[in-house]
Amino acid sequence: MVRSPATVDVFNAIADAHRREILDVLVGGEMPVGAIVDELAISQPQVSKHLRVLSQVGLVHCRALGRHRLYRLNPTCLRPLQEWVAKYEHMLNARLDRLDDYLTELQRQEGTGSNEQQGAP
Amino acid sequence: MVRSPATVDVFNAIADAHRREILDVLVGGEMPVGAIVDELAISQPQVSKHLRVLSQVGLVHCRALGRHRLYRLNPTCLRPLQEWVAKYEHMLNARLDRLDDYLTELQRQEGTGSNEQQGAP
DNA sequence: ATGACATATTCCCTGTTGGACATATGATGG
DNA sequence: CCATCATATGTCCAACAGGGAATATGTCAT
Repeated sequence: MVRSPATVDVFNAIADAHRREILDVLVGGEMPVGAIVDELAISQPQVSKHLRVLSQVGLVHCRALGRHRLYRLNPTCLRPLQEWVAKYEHMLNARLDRLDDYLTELQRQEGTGSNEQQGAP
Repeated sequence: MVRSPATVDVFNAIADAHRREILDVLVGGEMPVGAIVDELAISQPQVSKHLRVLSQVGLVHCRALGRHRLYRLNPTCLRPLQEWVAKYEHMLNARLDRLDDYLTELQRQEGTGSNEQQGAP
């Protein structure tokens, strides 16, 4: 209910792998839809829809050129994301408690992740 | 079909605002579920569910202490996200193609008169 | 053992999502 | 004006997410 329409929020926009791929392709520079379709082998309607979402969020800009639509990145809109991640970066870069790291690896060995929370030590 | 269950991928995990809030709260340090519930005013079952997702993705670790479960951040798992954003950071910080930037500003029709980004071709 | 507390899990429901497919829009060239 | 290219949009569908409420699990205190 409270869930935002996702086409309005950068975090949701980049939650989709295809959308991320499209953005990654667009790093190469402005290009028409066809080029993206060709690079990614996603159906053209899908690419258009994803571009629409990205556009609504503001992550890409569109420019008409003849019958082509040239899309290009507008990385500015990644700022909120960047800032959010930045809050954690200092924890990322600083070495954590070695024990913590060790426990992390231990827990990872469970693999299936069916139940991360184990009983009391 | 190809769509991953979303509870498996960091990008999806942080797509949810509530999940982000929980992480943000956990920046304050290890704490039990009740504290999170209290801070965020999300229902306890919901918090537990979100914690489960975060746990599966690896973003949080859990430790049992008596009848409490102490959760704490594991920012390491934000690396993929950080790296992905990093690809765009240089575009964010560096001046873009002066023309692109110029056009962007034009399209935005911003009248703030900020001068800082000059193309200077 | 019993009851109180802290947390996890289950069931149900509704809204949204992304994909496939077909079709509409819009521009271009003859 | 018509055919064609490039892209957008609409419809239908299966899957899933997240919320609420009730309930199960597990732990402590007495």
